[in-house]
Amino acid sequence: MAQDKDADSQTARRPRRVTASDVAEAAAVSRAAVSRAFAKNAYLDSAKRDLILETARRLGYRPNALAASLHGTETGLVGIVAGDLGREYDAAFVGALVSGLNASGKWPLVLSGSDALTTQSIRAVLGYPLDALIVRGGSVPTAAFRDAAQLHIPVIFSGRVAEAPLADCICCRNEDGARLAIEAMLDRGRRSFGYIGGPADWSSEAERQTGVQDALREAGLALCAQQQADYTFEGGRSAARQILRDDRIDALFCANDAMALGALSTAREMPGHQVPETLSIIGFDDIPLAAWPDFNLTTIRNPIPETVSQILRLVEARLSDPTRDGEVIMIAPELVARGTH
Amino acid sequence: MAQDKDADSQTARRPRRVTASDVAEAAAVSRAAVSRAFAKNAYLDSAKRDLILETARRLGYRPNALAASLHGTETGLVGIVAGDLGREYDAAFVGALVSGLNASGKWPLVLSGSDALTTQSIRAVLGYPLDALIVRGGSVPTAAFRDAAQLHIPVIFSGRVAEAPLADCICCRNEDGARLAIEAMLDRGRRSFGYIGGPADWSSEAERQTGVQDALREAGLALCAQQQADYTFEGGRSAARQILRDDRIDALFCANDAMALGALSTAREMPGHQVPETLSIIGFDDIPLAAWPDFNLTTIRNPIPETVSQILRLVEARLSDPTRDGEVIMIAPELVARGTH
DNA sequence: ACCGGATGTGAGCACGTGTACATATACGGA
DNA sequence: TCCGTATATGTACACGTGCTCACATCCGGT
Repeated sequence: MAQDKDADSQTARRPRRVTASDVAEAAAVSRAAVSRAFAKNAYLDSAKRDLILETARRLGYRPNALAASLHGTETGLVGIVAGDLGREYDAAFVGALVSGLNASGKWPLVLSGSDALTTQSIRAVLGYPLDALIVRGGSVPTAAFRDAAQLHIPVIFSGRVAEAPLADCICCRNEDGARLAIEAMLDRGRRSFGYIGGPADWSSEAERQTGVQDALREAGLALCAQQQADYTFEGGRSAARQILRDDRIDALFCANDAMALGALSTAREMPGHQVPETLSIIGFDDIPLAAWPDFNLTTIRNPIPETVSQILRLVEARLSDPTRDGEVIMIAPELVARGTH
Repeated sequence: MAQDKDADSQTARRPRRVTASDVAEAAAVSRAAVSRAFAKNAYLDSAKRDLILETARRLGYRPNALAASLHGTETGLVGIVAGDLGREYDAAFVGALVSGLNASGKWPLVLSGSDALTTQSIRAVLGYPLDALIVRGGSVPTAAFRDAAQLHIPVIFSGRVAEAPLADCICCRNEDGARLAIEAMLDRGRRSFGYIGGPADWSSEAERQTGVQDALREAGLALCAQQQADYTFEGGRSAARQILRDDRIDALFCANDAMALGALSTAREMPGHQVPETLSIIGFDDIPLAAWPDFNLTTIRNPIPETVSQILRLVEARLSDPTRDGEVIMIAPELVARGTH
């Protein structure tokens, strides 16, 4: 009866996980033998190993990966700062990245939400000894990742070039991509260009805008209209409503596909414009939606499979040699010519 | 020179993370004092605490969350079996869930990819002492989660009712939802119904189909045509191409929005059908895309915010009382009347 | 002067695991 | 018989942290 007090007063604690000691006791072997039964290259009588594995199965024992990683070995945990999974490109990107990590035995701790929440989450999650921290694009200030360096957690930026010597970076050549889009429109004889950009605090925004302006300047032109939106469909829709009020506009480049689809949606409602007869619209990223026949959007591909496999390579490289300098990998964008230009 | 061998032969090990002992030594205090400096309710001279916190900041020390959780306290790690983030509904759902977990200080280990990969990943990730495992819908066999019970890791199924007494389940009333759709179409005077379902191994599929057939039977009708697709836009497109070959079809219900959008896309290409004049199309889920003016899809809302907040509640409840019986929570779907019915 | 409580402090254990170390046995060859 | 090597096994330590326990100090009130 004395024990009842302990059992009840604690509002019913969660039952303890079965440990190697429990298995050792149940199988009447030493705890070290249990450990060896699960190790690859350890001397252990095969009959004893079978007994231990069977006992472990019966009790439901699994070596605790956390305790095992205390010795300084890799934890298998990787952080991903995922941006906003409500955005189509981010969702597709993170999906591919998560699958890739899973396939190579890494377990991603995903952070998502507002920048403020994410910044706070990053601080908290750095309390775990992560093998790496992968940052997807975005607007979270680079300063938020400074702590990671002190903790010897390698940081891999994707869609942003920052702190080059300290961290690895992998990024699409945004300038080239924007230039491809402008040139494709110039080839169609377009002369009056509009541009819908993303939020100014996004690292890619400045580069895409530079690409636009350089390409136009070289053609002896300049932007006729420009709007800043929020990378969403709805944002693209209202921005385009402003720009397309001017019927002379015959080319509209958008800094991502979601906004381009919004612009396309708006253009279809405006009798003064016909896509692609009198108006070209080109987006950026090549999200799956862009290929839907209802949109058939011409866009600049920001290739996910290639980027993800480079990230996986960088994670491995960093883990096998932590002293190497940060690498900067630039990915070449590519024009995907469809029906809107 | 003797030390050089160690340093070089190991192909440059990753530098050790700064520990409480390191801080203690640097600040000339005991290790216990460092621990106390980071604890809430501990007696510690405030000047000494300041010194320790400052030293910790300088050295880049953060308490190791893994080591701290060894004592059997909660780890803060939660598994999410995410399905396929390429699917719009899953992406939106997981995004909301991840944000919610982050906001309450939980860190989701996300698993995604093919069913085979996910099944394998689940086994591996159960090596970590997770606080909970959240399973989003899908086709991963329930058997894959049996180990979790043995490990005392609570499982929360969303979009599937399974092992009711052992695990918590939260699911939309799929039958009711399908019924709402059929009734809305009947109200429009539709009489010839087609149905595009999802893969048979999805738990929700049978329920939605049952709802369809019951509602039709009560109206003295039966399905005129039926196709099984894969929950994707493209799958919906080709399935609709089969069904709509018959011009008499005047109502098409699809088991999710992606397929409904595909069907809508097909219908627009077929001169024999006009949506909504001669053909109603209704989807299921209410993904953000459905509200885009280009589609304006009538659908059945499978509410994400409500579902996610219930999941968060269940996680907390389970953690504070691990002995409670599994709960089954049914969410009421709702007709979102837009322009396609 | 004395005492009880509040505050401050360090030693040391426990958490669960992998493995270095020491020791023991078996075996084959000289 | 002896020795070197491969196999087998238990003891004990290390990993980094939180917390208990025992002890020291201080302060206000009787």
